[in-house]
Amino acid sequence: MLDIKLIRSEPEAVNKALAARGKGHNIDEILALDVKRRDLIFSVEQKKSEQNSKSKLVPQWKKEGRDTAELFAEMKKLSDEIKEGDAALAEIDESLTSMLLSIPNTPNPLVPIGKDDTDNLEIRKNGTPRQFDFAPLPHWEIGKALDILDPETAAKVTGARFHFYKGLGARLERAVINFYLDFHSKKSGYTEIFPPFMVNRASMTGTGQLPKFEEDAFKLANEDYFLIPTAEVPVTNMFRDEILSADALPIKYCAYSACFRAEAGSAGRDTRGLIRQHQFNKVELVKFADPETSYDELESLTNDAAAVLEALGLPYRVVRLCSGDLGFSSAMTYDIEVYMPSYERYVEISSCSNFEDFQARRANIRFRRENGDKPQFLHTLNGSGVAVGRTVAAILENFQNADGSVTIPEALIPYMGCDKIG
RNA sequence: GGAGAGAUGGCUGAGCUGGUCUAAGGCGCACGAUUGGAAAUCGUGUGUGGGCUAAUACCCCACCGAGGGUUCGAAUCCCUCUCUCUCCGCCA
Repeated sequence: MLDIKLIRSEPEAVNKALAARGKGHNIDEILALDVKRRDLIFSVEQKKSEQNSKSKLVPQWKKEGRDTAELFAEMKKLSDEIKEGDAALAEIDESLTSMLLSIPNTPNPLVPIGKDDTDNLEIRKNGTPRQFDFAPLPHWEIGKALDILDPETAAKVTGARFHFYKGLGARLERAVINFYLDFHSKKSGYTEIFPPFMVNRASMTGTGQLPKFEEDAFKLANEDYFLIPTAEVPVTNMFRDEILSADALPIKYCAYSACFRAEAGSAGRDTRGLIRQHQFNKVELVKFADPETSYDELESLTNDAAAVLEALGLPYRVVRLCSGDLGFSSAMTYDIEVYMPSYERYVEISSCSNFEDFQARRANIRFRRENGDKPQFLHTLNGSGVAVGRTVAAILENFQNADGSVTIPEALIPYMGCDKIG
């Protein structure tokens, strides 16, 4: 959510920043409603003030034995007017809030202006895509041949876009999860969190999934709970409506969770393999930072996420998303893309974002710099550290051998108890 | 799921027979006095959001778990919901 005071004081700048996203967002309606709101507040509060002062007269007059009938009549009239004003105000507040919640974050000036992912800016590359001396198979064929991935049975048991992992495939998924959690918590200093996989509506609103993107989420039928699309939601909302002290920052959390996405609008895309599932595993990195250092924290967060790919020996590149490709809540995002031989290109495996105070304002997460200072909104950041299913896909494809077996990266051998599959 | 008890400021804790609540008292915290310095003591201050504003100054409005209602007036009465605790049931 953008700051209404910023919208009020610099409307042109805000509109210009939003225009970079290219989706026709603007704040003109909000400005008009804001004026109406403040006019109404002024008149209603004046009446309330009068009501309060008259109310104080009641016990006084009664003590003096004066007749209060006329006073009560005046107060009744005031009361009716106040009720009317409050109702009108509540209506304005509601539409103003819903408008504000539907406006995306303003991009950081460093974000390149662009239309879609073809305009993203490559920042750096690590490793070289392997030259195969045989025809490499896509991971879904490797998975089938080794009998470690089974989407057909999952389609029967549940539906499309689900997988059973079997045998060493299941163990590989679990090995990657454990490796990532150990890496981030032991080497990079993130405190490990195991969050709930369902959250309430307030949490989904706090991080920006609601109200605009309800169709992307799985919602329980018998509760107002949602299956989390990422651990970012429960972990960021741990501090909803809290005021932290400055010396607690930055707070660094890593969390494994299963992630659930309806993938509305993705019909026909990535229909085979592990790339786009309704349920997938991910280890997420979340930071709560001082606004002054949040962009340094974004750099280190991105490096921390990329470090696990380096440790596995997977080739990747880092791109800065352009304005048109930027997520709703983000001010700046680095995507980390792993090289996927079956796609013959780099495929997103992590998305690291600085939300600045956009989520913090929605979720009301604040900090106090000094004892006695006014609380201010902190900055929230998160990034995948990294997607587990896509990692398994990348391992199967990048480390496949001519005989159909797959070599296990050295870092995972202690977790697997073997050095190859097949 | 059933029965009961509860939710008040950073914490603790009164108020809960509606109007002197502008929410007592204590603890903590901040500043000051005292002191060679400290403790103890004494004094002063101590929330959040909104409106107005150059102002983080004054003034005004709102906030006693959340949302509704009754009333001229609600921390206080009524309803719904959420959470916590105790017991029972069920369950991993």
